[in-house]
Amino acid sequence: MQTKKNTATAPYDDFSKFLPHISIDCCVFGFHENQLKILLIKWEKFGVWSLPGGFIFPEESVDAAAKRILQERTSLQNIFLEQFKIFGEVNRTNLPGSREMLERSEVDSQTQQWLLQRTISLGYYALVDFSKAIPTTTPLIADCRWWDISKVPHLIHDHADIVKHALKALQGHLLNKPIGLNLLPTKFTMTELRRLYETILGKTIDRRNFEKKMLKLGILDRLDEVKTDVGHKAPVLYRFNLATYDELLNADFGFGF
Amino acid sequence: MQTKKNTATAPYDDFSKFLPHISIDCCVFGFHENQLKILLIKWEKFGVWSLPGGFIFPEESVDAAAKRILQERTSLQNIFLEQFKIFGEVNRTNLPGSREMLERSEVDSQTQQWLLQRTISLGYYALVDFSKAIPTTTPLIADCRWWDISKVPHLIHDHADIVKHALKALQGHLLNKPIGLNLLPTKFTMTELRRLYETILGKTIDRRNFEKKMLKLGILDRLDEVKTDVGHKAPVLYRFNLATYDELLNADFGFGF
DNA sequence: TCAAAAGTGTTCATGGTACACCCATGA
DNA sequence: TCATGGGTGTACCATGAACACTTTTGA
Repeated sequence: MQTKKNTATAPYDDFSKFLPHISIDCCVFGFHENQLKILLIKWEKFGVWSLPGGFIFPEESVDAAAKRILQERTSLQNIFLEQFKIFGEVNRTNLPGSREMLERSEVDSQTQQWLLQRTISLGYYALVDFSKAIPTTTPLIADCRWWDISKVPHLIHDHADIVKHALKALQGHLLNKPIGLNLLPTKFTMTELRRLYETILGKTIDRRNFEKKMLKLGILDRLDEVKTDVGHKAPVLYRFNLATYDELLNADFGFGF
Repeated sequence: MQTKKNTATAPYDDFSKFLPHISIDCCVFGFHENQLKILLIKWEKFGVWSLPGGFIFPEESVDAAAKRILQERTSLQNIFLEQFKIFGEVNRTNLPGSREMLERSEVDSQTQQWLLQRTISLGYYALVDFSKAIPTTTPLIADCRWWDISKVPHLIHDHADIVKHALKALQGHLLNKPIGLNLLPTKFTMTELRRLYETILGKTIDRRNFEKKMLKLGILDRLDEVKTDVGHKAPVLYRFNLATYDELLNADFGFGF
C-alpha cells in the first residue's frame, strides 16, 4: 500500500483562519479483499487515532471544505461525499480523557484551547476506490492508513460513535445511492459486488438470487472479459452502466404504495 | 386558530450570546383538513416570511437548541425532530435581496452584520399535532401561522430550498420514521391516515389496499368508536399501538436482500 | 486430483394491484 | 332523497426465497 507525505500544510497556529466551533469529520470507506475498510489518521503529538477531519474557511462552502479535507488525505479528486449526521453534544470534544491527552502532549495552550473548545461536528462519509486512494500524511499526522471496519482501534472523542452512525447511514443508502459504483473499481465480478452488499448489510445473500436481481435492474454491463489467476473458474467482469444507473437513482422508490 | 404572544424573549442585541456562523432552521409540519401545513414566521422589521429558526448557546447541544426554538414557537414540549440536511453555501444569507432588505429596515448595523454574516444552517424538520400546536409570536416576530405546503409565500434567503429538501426527507422517512404518529391526533380514521400518505407522497393510493397493508403491519388499534358529524357513514377510529410501532421501526428493513 | 468458486432454473409462497357494490349518515 | 364517503373480497400478476449440480481453473 502506498503512502504519500505532504509537507505543505497549515501549522497549528493557523486555526484562527477557520470558522470557530464547527468541524468536519469524515468516514472514508473503501473496499478491499472483500472487506469494508475505513481510513484513519494518527495525530503525531497525541499518539491517538482519529477520523480524518478539519475545519471550514470563512469563504468556503461546507461541501467544499469536506472535499478539500479529503483530497488532502487521499490525493483523490471528485470524491463521493454524503453528509449524514451532525454531532452536536456540548462536551463531545472535552470528554474524560481528551483534556488529559492534550495536556500530556507538547502542544501549545492556544492550540489546546482550540481543540478542546465546544465544537459541532458535521459528519460526512466518503466512498473511494481503494486501489486509487493514496493515504497521505502531513507534518501533524504521523500515520494515515486503512483499517478493517471490524477492527478499528480506540478513537478520540466520540469518533467511534460517528463511525457507527456512518455505517448505519451507509446501510440505509445502499439501495438509493451509488454505493457500489463508488466503492468498487471500474471492472468487478458479480461476487465482488455481492460481497460488498454482504459486508455492508452484515449478512449473507443467496448468490443466484442476487445475480438475478442485479441483472434485472439493468445497471450492469457484462463485459467480454474474465478475471483470471483466481485459483478457480474465471468469473466474468461487469461494469456499471452510468446512464441506466443515474436513471434508477433518480426514479421514485414507490415506498411500497 | 389560536395565536399566543410571548413578550419575554431576547432582544436583538443579545446575538453575541450565541455561537457565531451557525443557525438552526426548522420546517415544522402539521396536518389539517387533509392538507400538509408548514409553520412560518414573519419578521416584524423586515416584513418577510421565513422558517422559524434561531441560534445555539455555547452550553447547549444542537438538538436542545432546536427543541428550545420550537417550543418558543409552538408552546409544545416533546416535539419530534429530525436533522435532515446542512445548508452550507457561503452566500446563502447574503443573496441578492437580503442586504437590501436589511438596509431598508430599521435594524441597527450590528444586528445587520450578524444576520448577513456567513452562516451555516442546520436543517431540521419537526412534526407536530396541528390541533395542539399554538403558533406563538414574540416581540420580533409579527406573525406566526400555518401555510398550506402548496401555497407557501416568498421566503427569505434559501428557505424555499430548505423546505423543498425537508419535504423530500419527509417522503424518504415515511416508511421508517413515526411520521403518522407525530402528525395525526391520537385518534384518527383510516382515511385521514391515507390522506396524510397521499399528501406527502403526492399521489393517490387505493383505499382498500392501503387499509389492508396498514392493518397487516399490526401497528393500529381499531377502537370501538366512530367519528360522527361527518355528513356520511361514520368511520371507525384507530390509534397507533406504540409497542408494535416501536418494534417495527427498530426492525431491519431488509433492503430487498 | 483436489479445492474453490462460477454458472445456471424451477418451484413455491408472499405480497401488490386492480377493481365494484352496497351501506350509513347528515344535509 | 341525495351526495358523500365507509366498508368489504377476490383474482391475477410480480417478486422474493429456497435450493443442487456441473464446470472451470490453478495449485
